[in-house]
Amino acid sequence: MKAKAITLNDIAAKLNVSTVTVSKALRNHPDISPATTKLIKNTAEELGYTPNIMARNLSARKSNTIGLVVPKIAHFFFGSIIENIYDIAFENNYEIILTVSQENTEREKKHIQTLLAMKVDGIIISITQETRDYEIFEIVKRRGVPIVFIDRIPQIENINSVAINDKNGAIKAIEHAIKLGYKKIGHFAGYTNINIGRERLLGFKEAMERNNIAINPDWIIEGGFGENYGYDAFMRLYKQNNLPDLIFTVTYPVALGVYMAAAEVGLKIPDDVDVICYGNAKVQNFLSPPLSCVDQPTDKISRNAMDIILHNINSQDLVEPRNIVIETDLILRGTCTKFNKAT
Amino acid sequence: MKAKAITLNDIAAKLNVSTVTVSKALRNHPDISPATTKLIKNTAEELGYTPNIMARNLSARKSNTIGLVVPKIAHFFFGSIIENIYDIAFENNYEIILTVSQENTEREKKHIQTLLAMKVDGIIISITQETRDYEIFEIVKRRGVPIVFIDRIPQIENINSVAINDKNGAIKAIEHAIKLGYKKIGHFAGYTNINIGRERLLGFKEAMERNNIAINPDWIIEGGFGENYGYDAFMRLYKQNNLPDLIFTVTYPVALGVYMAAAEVGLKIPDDVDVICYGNAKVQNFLSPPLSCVDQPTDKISRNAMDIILHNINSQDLVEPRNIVIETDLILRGTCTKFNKAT
DNA sequence: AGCAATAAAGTAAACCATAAAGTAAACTGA
DNA sequence: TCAGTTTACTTTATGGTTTACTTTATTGCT
Repeated sequence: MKAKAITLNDIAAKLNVSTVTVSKALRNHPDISPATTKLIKNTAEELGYTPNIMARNLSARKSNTIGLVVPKIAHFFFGSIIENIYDIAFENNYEIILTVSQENTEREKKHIQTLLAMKVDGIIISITQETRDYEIFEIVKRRGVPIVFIDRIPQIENINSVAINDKNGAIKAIEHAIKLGYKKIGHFAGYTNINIGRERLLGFKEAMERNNIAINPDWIIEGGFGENYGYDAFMRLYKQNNLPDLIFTVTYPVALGVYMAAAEVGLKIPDDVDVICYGNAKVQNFLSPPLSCVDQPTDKISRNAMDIILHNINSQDLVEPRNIVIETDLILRGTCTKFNKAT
Repeated sequence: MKAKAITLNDIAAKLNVSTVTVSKALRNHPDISPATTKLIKNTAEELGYTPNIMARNLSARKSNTIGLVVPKIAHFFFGSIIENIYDIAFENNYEIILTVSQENTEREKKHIQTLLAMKVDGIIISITQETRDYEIFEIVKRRGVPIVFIDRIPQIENINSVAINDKNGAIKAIEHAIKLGYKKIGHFAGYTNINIGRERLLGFKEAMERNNIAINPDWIIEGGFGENYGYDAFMRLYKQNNLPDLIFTVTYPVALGVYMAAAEVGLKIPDDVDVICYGNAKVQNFLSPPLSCVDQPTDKISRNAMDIILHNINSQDLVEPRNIVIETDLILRGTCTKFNKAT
């Protein structure tokens, strides 16, 4: 039932030439005459030959494949990055092996091992929220497989990274708010052991201090990156009757949680509480009110990460690690556009 | 610089045993004594051995890999399906090779060839909007590689498919609306040359006719699946002063366009115009008002597709093609929940 | 004509792991 | 004790391709 695949050997046998001749002909090797090459190609086509990539890679010691590890797919930020990376890979004749850690460190580790076992030529990774053990990255390094960290960067020496200038993005947002007149500003900070959480918090603090605005520690709440956390954090402050005038959230889902909680308790955004978030998504335009944010240009992340990986793969010598930092844009929509003195 | 990878041979040489002994030990083959097995495993660990999957697959004539071809990633529907499929594959110790056609038929064809060349054990595919040439699928079939079509199904005999009952989903939504008392119902229908557009329009018409409600052709507008189209269509009717009481949109982005247009001209949803859409996304909960929809259970699509593929892979004999049709659920949130007599 | 250079092939080995078959020593039991 | 079985390995073959090297025939030049 299962028709076995045609191999170089089958073509060679049919034409009474050697396997190597066929292999060379199909790769346009100058060793083979144009006439023979043409004959072989026609026969290959006719027999429906498809190369066995396993065998090819094994022999060539190169897979033309880049491994990609992300924590999530159904997520605007990662979805965009993945799509961009696939496009660039396609242009460059590379295959992508995408794996999804689902924010699970064990899974992440296993995926990296699989990618190594698959002999990928390089790895692009955005680590999970919980990744603390960096040993696996040392292993990758020792294997000589180029690796680029994107967006979420572990604290290791001498690594390639493409990061967003998270701190500066936060500063932009907060300084804008301060200029509008806001003083009571809170920050739902997510997990601050990860760079994105840490840097955004740092930016928040720096902007406040730089402008001599008192930071109220009750208004800085840590805990997560999802809707639930935004909802819970808001509700906590609301029940304490201790809401700030503006909440700066670490991600856009957290802001969504705030929207939901505010609606539930009958508070109007932006009049009763105002919100601005880190991270852009098309739907923010369609919220009521449209949600302002700090935009992270995903295309620049993908482009830079692929550049670094391809450069590392194609150069024989040791390449100096590169650390790219991408600046953000402040996108103002229906929130955080004027000061609403609350309470 | 590039440390060459440790192979079975390296371990064997170090321990003065044969390669095969090492191979067997690492796979817990009963041939090898517990003591030797342990020794070998320790040494493997110590040297940092990772198996070469290329070589393994080549030797085993099986890749434990399933190819996945989708038109888009950064899209809620496909994003969810992909994520589900990855999860199920992980549970079953399969790898997924994901490729993205970007709605481009040439790219799609090339990807399928690559997957064949990679010797995937099976293929799950959602074809592009433009795919008309089905020859490549015949090739896949002839190779004996199981293939399952999801959501977008070509018209070929004897194929596995998992589809949504789009027509019935539309009927559910419209009949619900009619029961509430709606009579002036419009439909922003997208492209009706694609099955999803066609079926949803068909369902709309059937529900209307079945309930003896007059269909106003002015209220059926074709044109696209994105926000712009929803915005434009709404504005067109608004300017003609000819808005229906309820708009049923072919996708959720189209509904978003409607939200935006309505807000712009100062009409309140659901009181002035009501909306319901096809397709679910988490953010619909956070719109104001939360948007009701016809939900396509993506988890069921993934689950069924993987079931079929795994069953086909694991059974020696020819398996009868299966055609699964999945029913939708009506999810009612803040729109289309009561009749608002407008105008 | 003689000889080197080149064109167009071929041969052997390698890539790494697995499966199948073979072997020597130890063990079993009547 | 000795034939048969087990245990614990080893040897050989296989998968499909590429790379490095070799061979043979042809061409070009003096």
